[in-house]
Amino acid sequence: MRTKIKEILNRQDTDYQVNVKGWVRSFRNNQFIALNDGSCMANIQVVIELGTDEHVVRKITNGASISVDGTVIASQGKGQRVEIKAAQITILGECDTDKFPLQLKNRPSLEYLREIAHLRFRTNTFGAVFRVRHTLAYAIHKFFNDRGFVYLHTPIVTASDAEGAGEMFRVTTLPFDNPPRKEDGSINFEEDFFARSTNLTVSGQLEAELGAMAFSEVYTFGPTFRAENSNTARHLAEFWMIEPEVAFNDITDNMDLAEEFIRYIIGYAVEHNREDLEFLTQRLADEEKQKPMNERSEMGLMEKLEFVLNNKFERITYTEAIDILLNSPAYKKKKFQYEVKWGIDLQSEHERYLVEKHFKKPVIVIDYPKDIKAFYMRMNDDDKTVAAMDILAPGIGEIVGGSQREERLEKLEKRMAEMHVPAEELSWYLDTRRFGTVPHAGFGLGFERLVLFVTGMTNIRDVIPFPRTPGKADF
RNA sequence: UCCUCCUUAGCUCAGUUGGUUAGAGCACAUGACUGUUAAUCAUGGGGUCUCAGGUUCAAGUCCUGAAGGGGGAGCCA
Repeated sequence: MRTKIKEILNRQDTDYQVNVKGWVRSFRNNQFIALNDGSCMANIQVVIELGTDEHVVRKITNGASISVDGTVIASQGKGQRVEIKAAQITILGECDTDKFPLQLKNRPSLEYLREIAHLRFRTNTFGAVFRVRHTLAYAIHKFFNDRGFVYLHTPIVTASDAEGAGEMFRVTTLPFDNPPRKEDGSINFEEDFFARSTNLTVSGQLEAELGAMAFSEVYTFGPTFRAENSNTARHLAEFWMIEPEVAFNDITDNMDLAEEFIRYIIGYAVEHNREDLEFLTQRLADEEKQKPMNERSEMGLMEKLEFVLNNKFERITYTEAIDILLNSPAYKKKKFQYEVKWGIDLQSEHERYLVEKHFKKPVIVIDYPKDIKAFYMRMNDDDKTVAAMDILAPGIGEIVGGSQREERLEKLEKRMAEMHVPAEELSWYLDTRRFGTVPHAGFGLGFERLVLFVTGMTNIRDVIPFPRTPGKADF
C-alpha cells in the first residue's frame, strides 16, 4: 500500500512503516535521496543503509523512479523534520542521466522547458503551476455547485458562427484534394458529415443562455478554439473558458457575481496551495530582481493575491474611464500611442494605465459604446451605450468580458440587422426572447488568464499543459 | 500579421577591432566520501558557433535571406 509523500509530511507522528514511490530529484553523498511523487512541492528524504546492493545504488539517478519500503523516523540531520530509513529499495524505471534534460542544479529556461513539456511537470515551478491550476478548476466547480448552478455542457462542434468572437477552425470529413462542389463551384457541405458547414466552438455563451432560460443559473467550463494568428503571451488557439449565465440578473448583479467568483477561487487557492504559491512568489521575486528598478512590480505575488482578496474592485463607466485618461499626466505628456476619445475601444496601454497606474487594483469598466461591442449586449436607455462589463487585472489586461443580454426581441432583432448578424441562423436563440423572455446576464472568464494571474507566470503557454499556438501543436 | 531583439557544449551564458588550437559554471562519466541539503573534492570526455548564400588573405564576429525563439502591438479571453 503506497503512501503519498504529502501525507507523510503532514503527519505529526513517526516510527511507522511505509511504502513510497516517486521520482529521484537528487542523490547526495551516496546516501540521501530526495524523492518527489508530485503530491506536493516538498521532497521526502530517503536514507539508504550501508551495504545496500551496489547494483541498485548505481541505478538511483536523477529522474529514475523507485519504490521504497522503510520506516518514517525523526530526521537525524537538519533541514527536514522527518525522513525515511530505507529497508528495501526497488528500481521501477531507470533514467539515463546522460540524456535526461532535467537536473536539479541546471537552470533551464521556461522557453527550453516548453520544448520538453512532457517532462516539465517534474520541475518545482511547473509542479506548482499545475497543482494550482487543478485547485482553481476544482474551486470553480465548487463555487457554482454551492450556489445551485447547473453545469451545462455546451457543444464543441458547432454550426453557429454568428457570434463573431474570432476566426474559427473548420471541422470536416470532406476530402481536401477533391471536395464535392455545387453548380456554382462552391464546396457542397450538404455532403459533409453533419450535412452542413461546422466549426470548433469559440464560445458556449449563446447555448448557455438557452440553459439559463430554464435552470435560472448555469455555467459552462470547457475548451474553446480561436484560429486567430495571435502571437502573444496572453493568447492561445485552444483555451478553457468559464461562462456563467444567470436569469433575472442585471449588470450590477453580474458584476457582483464576477467579483465574488474571482475572490472565492483565489481565496480557495491561497488556502489550499499555500506552499506552491509561496514557491511561485519567491520564483517571481527572483525573476523581478533581473529587471531594472522602474519595471519591477510594487507587490509580490502573495501580497497581490491578498490585496485582491481584501479590496473591492474599482467600478467605473467607460465614459468615466475616458475622462480619467484625458485628464491623466500620461495623456498630457503625450505618452499614449493611440488616440483617446469617446467611442474608441480601449487599447492595452489605456487599460494598463487605469489598472496599474491610476487605480492599482482590478477595475470593472461598464457601459461601453454600442458600436464596439457584440450584438447581444443590452442597449442602455441613452441609446448610445450597452450594458457591457470588462474586468481588467494588473499584468494581464482583460480577464473577464461580460454583459447584461438584450432580452427585448425587437431591440435584439434591430441590432442584429444593423450588425449584419443572420437572424435566420439564430432562430433558436431568438426563441428564448419569444417564449418567456427575462432579463439575464453573464460573463466569460479565460481560465488560463486567471491561472496566469494567480501563479504570477508571465506567458500563457506556461500555464496550460500542452499549449496550442500558431505553428505549434506538439505532444 | 506588424515592429524589435536573440540563436555559441546537454543547460545557462562569456567570446574585445574580423586574426593562433572557441571558453566558463552547471550537467554528464570515472574515482573518493555515511548526516548530506542546489552536498563536496579530484580527474576526464564533450562544439557542423541555427541553416543557406555572400564579402575577405582570414568570419562565431561583417552583409543578405530562411527557420526557430523572446519582448511589444493588433485581435481577444
